[in-house]
Amino acid sequence: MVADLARHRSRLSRSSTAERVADILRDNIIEGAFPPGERLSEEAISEGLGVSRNTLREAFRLLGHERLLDHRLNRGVFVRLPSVEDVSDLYTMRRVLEGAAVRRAASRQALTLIGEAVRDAERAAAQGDWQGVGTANIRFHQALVGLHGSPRLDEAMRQLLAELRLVFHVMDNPRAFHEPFIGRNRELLALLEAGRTEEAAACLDDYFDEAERLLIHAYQPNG
Amino acid sequence: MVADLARHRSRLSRSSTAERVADILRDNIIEGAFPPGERLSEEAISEGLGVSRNTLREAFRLLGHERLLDHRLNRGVFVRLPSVEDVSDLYTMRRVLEGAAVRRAASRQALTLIGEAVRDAERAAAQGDWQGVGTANIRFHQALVGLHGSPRLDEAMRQLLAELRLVFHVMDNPRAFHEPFIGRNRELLALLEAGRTEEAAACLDDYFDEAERLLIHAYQPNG
DNA sequence: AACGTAAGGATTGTTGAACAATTCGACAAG
DNA sequence: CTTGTCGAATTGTTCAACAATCCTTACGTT
Repeated sequence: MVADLARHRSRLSRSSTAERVADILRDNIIEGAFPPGERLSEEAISEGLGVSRNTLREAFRLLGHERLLDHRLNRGVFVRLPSVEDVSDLYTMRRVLEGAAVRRAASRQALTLIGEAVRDAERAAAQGDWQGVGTANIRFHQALVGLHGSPRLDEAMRQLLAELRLVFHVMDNPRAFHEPFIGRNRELLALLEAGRTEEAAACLDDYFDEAERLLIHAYQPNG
Repeated sequence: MVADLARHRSRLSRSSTAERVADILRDNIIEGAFPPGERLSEEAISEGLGVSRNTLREAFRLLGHERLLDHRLNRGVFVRLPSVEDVSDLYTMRRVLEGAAVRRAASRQALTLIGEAVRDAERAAAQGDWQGVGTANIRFHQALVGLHGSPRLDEAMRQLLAELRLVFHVMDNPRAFHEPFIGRNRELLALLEAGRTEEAAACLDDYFDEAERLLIHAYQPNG
């Protein structure tokens, strides 16, 4: 059928130089290569990537809208350094997006994705790979929001988690923060699979309360 | 005290030409001056506004990220024309953002904002000003999400509603769509003031079911 | 009539250079 | 120690040019 072709349309779209530049910068920011607070020089980066300043500036605009960069007029762009209020607001939003997600009926396919994230996190933890635990944990929560089946909510969650990674990069002890939540993810998965949505929602609320408390306590954006 | 000055910091921030251009274009799109589907010529608009193509392109990027413009490589930017699937997804997101909002304890101040929106809508309806009813209705729902007290959720809702206005501009009969919901807003406000959050949530769910059904039924993006 | 091809004009994508506007640090003066 | 001033460095914006791509039209083939 012709209709099936629509599924491949995404592969068809190429991308402009500005978009590819934005992708590169986004990766670097998320990976922590550009630490929060650092200023990104137009001249240095445009020369380093071999693109013109104009093209680079288009890329900067894109990332500014994702809250990964902070654009200050006549002073340049800086890797965003979230404030404590930002952290608190991020968790407010997580409660809304993820809380509503677990209350939905979960499809078999969506649960599979969530289960894979749980297993990846456990495997990474067994090997002491705390970076890996972090990314698996993020995939877990992204998959939770995926229960909505909504492109816009997925995108909003993606941005939210990218911003949250900035917060983690400011902290020095990722293990202490990720480790306690592996077991809870497993527990949450079991509740979802059993269809006990209200208990899952309660479990998630506890998760957020504890995570936000820990995070805000340990977070010192300027020191 | 010197600390009080921090409150005025927002007034201090100027804006670049690109941002002001984006503001102008956003207003025009939301007001319907640029109808959905229309192509925006770089040459014509840059000349019309007296800015360079590069600056205009920075503005285009900003609006593309807000889903108001559709940027197609080597073909130009078009005012976004939401599909039926988009409409459905917008309502999925509204259910999440607004549904969670009404379940929160509402402050006196937030309820005042909501009440004003209800009264404005009723006043506009009495005068047959259906455009005014539409904007008041939008303010009503923006104020609902305001119950969260979350800058990010406010911003997400702002974008969502801007996109929804695109949908309304495609339809030809705004009265038929806005009129039935004035009374329901008043009812919802009463439930919130009485602190009956679960009933308010149920009322809102009905609202969304009916609105989405009506909208999708009447929405024909290509003709 | 349907399809492939070619040519052309028009529009966007990207670059590089130039200049204005602004910031920031250093240093001198009070 | 505070304040004023200067200048280097950086960003904001424009402009002109060229490359890349798309769209239309026309033409020829089957």
